[in-house]
Amino acid sequence: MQTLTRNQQIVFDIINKSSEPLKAYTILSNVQKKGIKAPPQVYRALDKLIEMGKIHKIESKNAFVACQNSNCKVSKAAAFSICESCEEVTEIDNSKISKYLSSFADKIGMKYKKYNLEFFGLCKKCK
Amino acid sequence: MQTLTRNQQIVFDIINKSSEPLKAYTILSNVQKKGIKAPPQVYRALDKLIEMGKIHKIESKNAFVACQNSNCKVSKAAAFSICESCEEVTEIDNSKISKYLSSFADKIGMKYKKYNLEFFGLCKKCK
DNA sequence: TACATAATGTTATTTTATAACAATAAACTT
DNA sequence: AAGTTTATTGTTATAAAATAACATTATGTA
Ligand SMILES: [Zn+2]
Ligand SMILES: [Zn+2]
Ligand SMILES: [Zn+2]
Ligand SMILES: [Zn+2]
Repeated sequence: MQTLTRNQQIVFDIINKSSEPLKAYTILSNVQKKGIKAPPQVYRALDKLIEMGKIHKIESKNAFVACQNSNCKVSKAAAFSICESCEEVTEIDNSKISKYLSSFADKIGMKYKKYNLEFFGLCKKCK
Repeated sequence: MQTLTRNQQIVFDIINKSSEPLKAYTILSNVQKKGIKAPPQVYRALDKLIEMGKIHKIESKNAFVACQNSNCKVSKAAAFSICESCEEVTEIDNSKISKYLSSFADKIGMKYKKYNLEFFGLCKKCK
């Protein structure tokens, strides 16, 4: 369990508290009072947090969420459902999907490292 | 089979000829001789082509590829393998994955519309 | 033709991300 | 502890990706 540096902790905290995916510049404007003043400081922290598996990037939204699973300690795989109505993003417990997809990768001859899966549609509430 | 407008055809042709995913501004610089001069013209064509299912966006790369499957005429689902060594991107024939994932979406109570799946690792050649 | 709709052209701006380099801080080595 | 290396931080400037806003032209259709 790697310990976070100052900036990493600040950035992680704000993502972790948020109920929705946060964009890099939203994060920036929310941490300026804490002394983080420029984009590279945010992006560096984000990069490291992703490496550690503490957060994930939602590629289709250029936004970042805290990992909601205990089992993706290293960011090998992530799967999200994204509601197109309320914009809610939920990380899917991905152990089953992971198994299925890594066996699939085998089949097509690929040496699998990680994947990113984004589901779009309507969530329980909105459908 | 929808017919393409002038700009859509120009943009599609260059993506379709390419052996690798193309970025919007790469496309732009390659079609300026054909009279497409500004980013919005490219992005509009890209948007429509995506709607039609003729191309897909590789979200993790901000790049665009022609659809390699005959069966995703409407861009409901797309799955790609991306080699981290040679950067090769291949669209996976996704009928099986589609079936699996849409049943999974059912299970978590989501009204599924589409998904985007990106596999990272090493391709046959590079592994 | 007259009207509506879709596509295009154009300029400017916004949003997202990184390059490059200087300054500190933390971690090792002797 | 002093010296050396490595990681992290700070800062300025810039690059890359995408869109807003509005004017113009083409296309369909009543
Ligand atoms: Zn996770
Ligand atoms: Zn919803
Ligand atoms: Zn396709
Ligand atoms: Zn390869």
